[in-house]
Amino acid sequence: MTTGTNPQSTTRPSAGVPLCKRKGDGLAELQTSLGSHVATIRTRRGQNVALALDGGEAAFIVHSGVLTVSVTMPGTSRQVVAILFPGDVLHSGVVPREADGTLTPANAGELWRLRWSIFAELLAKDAAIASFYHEAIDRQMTCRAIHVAAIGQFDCRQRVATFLFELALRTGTPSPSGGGVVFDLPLSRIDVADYLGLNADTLSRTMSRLRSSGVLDHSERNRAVVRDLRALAALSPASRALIALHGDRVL
Amino acid sequence: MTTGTNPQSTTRPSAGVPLCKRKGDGLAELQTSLGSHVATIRTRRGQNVALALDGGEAAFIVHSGVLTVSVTMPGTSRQVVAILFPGDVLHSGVVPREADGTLTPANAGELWRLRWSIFAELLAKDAAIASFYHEAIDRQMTCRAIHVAAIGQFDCRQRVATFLFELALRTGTPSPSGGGVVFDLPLSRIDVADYLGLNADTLSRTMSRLRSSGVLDHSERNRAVVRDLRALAALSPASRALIALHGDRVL
DNA sequence: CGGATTCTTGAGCATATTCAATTGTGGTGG
DNA sequence: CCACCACAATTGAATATGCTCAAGAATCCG
Repeated sequence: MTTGTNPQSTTRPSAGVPLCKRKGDGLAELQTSLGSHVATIRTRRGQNVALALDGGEAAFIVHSGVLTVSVTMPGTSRQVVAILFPGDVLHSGVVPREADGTLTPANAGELWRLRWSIFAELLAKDAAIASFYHEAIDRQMTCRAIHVAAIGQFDCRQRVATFLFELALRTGTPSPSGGGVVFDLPLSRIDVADYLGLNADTLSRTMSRLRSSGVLDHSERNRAVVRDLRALAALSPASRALIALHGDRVL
Repeated sequence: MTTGTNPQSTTRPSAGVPLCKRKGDGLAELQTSLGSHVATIRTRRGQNVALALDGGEAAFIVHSGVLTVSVTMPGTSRQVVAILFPGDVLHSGVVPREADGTLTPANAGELWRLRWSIFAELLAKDAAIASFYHEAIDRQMTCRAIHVAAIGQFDCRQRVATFLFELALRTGTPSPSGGGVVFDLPLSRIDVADYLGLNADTLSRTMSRLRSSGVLDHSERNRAVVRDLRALAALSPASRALIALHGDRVL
């Protein structure tokens, strides 16, 4: 049940036609394997998803929509540690409570939750679940390695280009007006800035510069059009790594 | 066999008396479970450990010593993505080849390696191995979350304090001359700088300042003495999170 | 002891941040 | 439908923080 339509950005026609032979199918099968243990959570932007489940740990599986995992160390501003896309998994135990860890939807979407102890048992029993989990974890680990390299070594333009390029790869659709790629910007400027370890002002400036240099076309508020994906890729030192990781889509 | 002495910094007497009821015991049991599938690699500083194993992926388990996982994106300098301590695990598949990923010992030590496909089978069969793996992955994930927050949000002094504090927690021993904590600095300045997303010069300056402000005491080259661990903790916004993660040791 | 490496330190510079003012957008109620 | 408000995003000028480059000191290793 409820495996049906994706409520994410229902007003937008385009994003509904993803050219992905995505995890979608795998997720459907998975849900039947997980059976009655999953609770389905309809997410809404800004809502705070409790990490604990009856005092214990929880497992989350993103079915649709985009979520952020962030921590805030005392005296510093928030850091978005990961962006979760459909098919991604989170064990609440890895989010440091002492650092004010939170799981926050950026989007409307659907999130599956179950008790971690139950999920761990299923992992041991069901090979399909185990392999799904291990693949997801590996992908997210790789993603985080790239992220670390980006915020550790890239200048602001490179970071923004990397972020946009990843979004284009993971959620983009070919532009109707030829050539480019269109995708939603599910995160607010502040969220993106916190993800990239940048100031929101700096981020805004950088995106303005990208726009005026022609690689970006910012028609609507939460939407981006990349005219020349190759030009964008050229700005990101991580483009090759990202293609290797997510390249089973566009381009 | 070869589970014996730890060759790490054999010239140094102190570090050999760790006050950790560490993974050591667990590792010994683990080795028997893994049986004949593991190859033992004696590591030496700077040596490059091949990530691929006969063209396939590999699993690595750190038995002793310290290793770094780093990536280098074209046009930028190296980023150390993770520091691996005894008990840590690495699936070579998560290290992006396209980004020049490497696994490099910082130390003399012992590393176990086996074919990933075999390890994956063992994971499915042996509950002890699975739980060891999952715990290790969770710990390393949490570690990386803290790391991301550090390089994304901390200024240079906070980053250095965080690094030193973590080393003190994980590998420190109480100072013979009362009060403080002593530990090896297994990484070169450049390695540390690349880990923290800092310039080596800036790192050196920062450590000098810590020394002249009295929290640090840098007797030997590769060794640090922290006079007042609380003072150091106060400089790191991540101290609470680190204690929660590694606090089953000193302090 | 000499040579190579690693580390330290200084001066000048570049990049991103801060702070503040302005514009733009979405939602609410008249 | 418009006016209004709250909030998000943009932009500028001044500042600060860490980087670059280069020289010198310390340490390691043969």
